Amino acid sequence: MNGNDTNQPPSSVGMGIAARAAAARAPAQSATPNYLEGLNPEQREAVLTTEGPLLVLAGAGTGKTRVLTTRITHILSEKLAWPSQILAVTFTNKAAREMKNRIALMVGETVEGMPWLGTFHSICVKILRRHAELVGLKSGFTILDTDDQVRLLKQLIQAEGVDDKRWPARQLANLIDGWKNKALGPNEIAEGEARAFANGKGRELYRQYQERLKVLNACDFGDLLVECIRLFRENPDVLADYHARFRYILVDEYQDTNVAQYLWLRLLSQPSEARAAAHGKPIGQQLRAEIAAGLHEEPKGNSQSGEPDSASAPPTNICCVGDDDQSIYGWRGAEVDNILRFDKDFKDATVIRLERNYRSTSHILSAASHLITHNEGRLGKTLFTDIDDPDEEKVRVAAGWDSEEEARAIGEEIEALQRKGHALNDIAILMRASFQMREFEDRFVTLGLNYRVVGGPRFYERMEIRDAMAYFRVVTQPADDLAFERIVNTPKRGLGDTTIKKIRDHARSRNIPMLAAVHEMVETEELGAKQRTTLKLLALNFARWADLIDNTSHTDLAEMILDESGYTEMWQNDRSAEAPGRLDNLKELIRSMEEFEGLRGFLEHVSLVMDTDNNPDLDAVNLMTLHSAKGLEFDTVFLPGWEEGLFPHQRSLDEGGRSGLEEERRLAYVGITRARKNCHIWFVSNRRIHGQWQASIPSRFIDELPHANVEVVEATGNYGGYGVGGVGGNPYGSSRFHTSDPFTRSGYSSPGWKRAQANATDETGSAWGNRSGHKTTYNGGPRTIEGELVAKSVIGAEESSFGMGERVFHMKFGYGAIIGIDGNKLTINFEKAGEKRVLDSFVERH
DNA sequence: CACACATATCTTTTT
DNA sequence: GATATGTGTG
Repeated sequence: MNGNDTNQPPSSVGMGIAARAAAARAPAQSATPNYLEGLNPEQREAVLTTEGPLLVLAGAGTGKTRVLTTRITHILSEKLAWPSQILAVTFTNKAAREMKNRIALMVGETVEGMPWLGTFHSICVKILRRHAELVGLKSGFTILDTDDQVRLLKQLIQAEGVDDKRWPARQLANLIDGWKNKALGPNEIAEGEARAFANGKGRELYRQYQERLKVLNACDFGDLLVECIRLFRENPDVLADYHARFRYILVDEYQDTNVAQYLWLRLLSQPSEARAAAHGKPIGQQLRAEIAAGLHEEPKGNSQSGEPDSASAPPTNICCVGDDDQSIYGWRGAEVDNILRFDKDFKDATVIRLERNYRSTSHILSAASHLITHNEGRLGKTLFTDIDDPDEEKVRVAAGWDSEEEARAIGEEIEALQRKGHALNDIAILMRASFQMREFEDRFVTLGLNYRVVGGPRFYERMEIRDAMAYFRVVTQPADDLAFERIVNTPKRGLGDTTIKKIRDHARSRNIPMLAAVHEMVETEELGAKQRTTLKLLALNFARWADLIDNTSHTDLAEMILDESGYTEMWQNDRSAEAPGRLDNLKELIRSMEEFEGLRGFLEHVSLVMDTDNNPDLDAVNLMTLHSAKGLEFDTVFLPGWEEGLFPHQRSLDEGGRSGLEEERRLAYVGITRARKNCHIWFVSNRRIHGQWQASIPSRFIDELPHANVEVVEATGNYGGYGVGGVGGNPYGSSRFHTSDPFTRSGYSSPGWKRAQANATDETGSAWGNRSGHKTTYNGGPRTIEGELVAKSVIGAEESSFGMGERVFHMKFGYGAIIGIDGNKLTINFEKAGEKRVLDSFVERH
């Protein structure tokens, strides 16, 4: 980078901090710029407080993005900085794109796109490309995705003589990912953690992995951050350059940042960090020390007060926007703590709360707010709204028999809405796990209802796309062994394991890429004659394509590669049903390359921007997971699957304990707050998991909703006529929710509801409880996490009227005998389905 | 070396 | 139930 050459902000040349700050305040006093119109006082303050650290706690639907974009607009139009002097980081590409668009709209087309607005990852790549050699890479390095990562690790694990069955590469990849999220190198990971894999080989494998990456001239996702941090720490001059450049830093979704991202931000935002970096402390060590010391001020002993730059250094103009209640990526290394600690990290930080919600009805807000108060350790916000619509609907909770009914009923409701003129685009079904999606897809296909899956399987993860990309990768980066191995024998060239192993060994022993090894080996007698010829041809092809890269249009070249390699032909000859689709995808791939400058630019785009926009023009119901729904909003939201074990997910409980539960609760909060007008929560009594029916009980989160804002409704009615064995009618209707005292009257007081609640307080005992070695300790009392009492809302569980040994019939499981009774929960030995625990209201005497 | 079949494993969330 | 492996045969 060229320092701050042309980057002096127009009006602040020679200005001190105070003068710039004054300039920032000025517009508020004089004529109000039109971009400030319509902002509430808190939003306005968040926009105008440009100097110094600022934390904006923005609850769901409080205009967070608007504040961010207006703030940038303000900085630009007041000429506090050039676009190139603003660093704005987001978590997702979508968020970055949206911000760009909105700024462009506000500022007008005069301002060229902001070069430093992007995701953490893409900005890190941009920085790393410029200084690659300083961290031992070449500028054309490739970015490996999880798939490549796992394949590489598998090789290493096997080479170490470790049983890759017992110690799957996938698991190690997750571990390494976790370490990198914490910015820990192989030498910095805790001894205990290092032992956690393959009897202590974890650390060594991690080390080898990093070495291999360097040889391959590659980075994985975590490396982008970690290497960037290393770059800054080891090269204070480089950091100083960026430091001078970025006058304003903005961070979106701050609650989702992990330790590495946090460190990265601190390096870029705090002048003292630059000096600390000069002392070359290992990355993780310092943080740990700081956490242990409980301080996040300037590192002691490093900053000499006499240094001149402490006076002239730019202020920490960092603005982080986030919502601790929407932190749902803890499992991926996000540290809620980052946001909880902000005012300690950044001295004299201003904290602004945005609590006025512009999105949802008061019922929805109250329901969500009440639910989230069950969490501890919040910064505390209460959403409110001025909107007071007497017609607004309460949050609806509906019960269903099984997941088929759930999908059917929701489908019918959507059709009804559609008939009333409701746009499908404004409807979303948000679920906890993606396997829930299938049932809805099936249903919608038969109904002929348009739907779109948001964030589902990605275009770039399809096999044919990855194959094609592997070809392109080898052409642009001959050292990319992973890509090479992927396609040496695709299409089939008669090169089997033995040949590939020979090549790999040769390459490894000479410490050269495999493609180079091939070049050498075709001149020797090492390989069979047939293999030698094919490889010779292949190597020649790659050399030829590589030669063309600079003077052929990249789309032509890409097509040429796929044709001449025989890859296209392979699918043309394929008679399977998917083949035509795959060929289409390949065409689409080439087509999507057009907007890029060259093959290299395209490859980078693909590795970083893995999301594909499915067309928003089509009116369709949105299906997605709760995670990918964050940041979106819809008029009507369906939240199916609120059952213990699924939501909260058993695994979150097992692995995360109380904090795991709280994260699940935040997910629920995110889900509810996506809704503008209608929010429909569902739970069912039977769900199919792994093709097996499992009994389930309502989620504790349903208990945690405030009665006043919730309406409990029947399923759409037709219980009869379906189910196992085509049982006609509904033998359970009366015992379940058709009680004499329907919930609708007095809240949650019907017998069925009470039973459901009572059940919600112990293990489901079936579906998710007892798999994969973890013990489901049923103790007859409320469900606990690590000995803590979690669910307290047991409301008068009624004793079951069934007796031991009684023969009963269950709609899904058939006939069986009662072998255990616990309140209203029965353990039944079914003749066909085996032992299950079910609610008594679902069985009939026989 | 390729193909077909069998087996095992697994399913939370993803930049 | 589906996919990704591994095994055995041609």
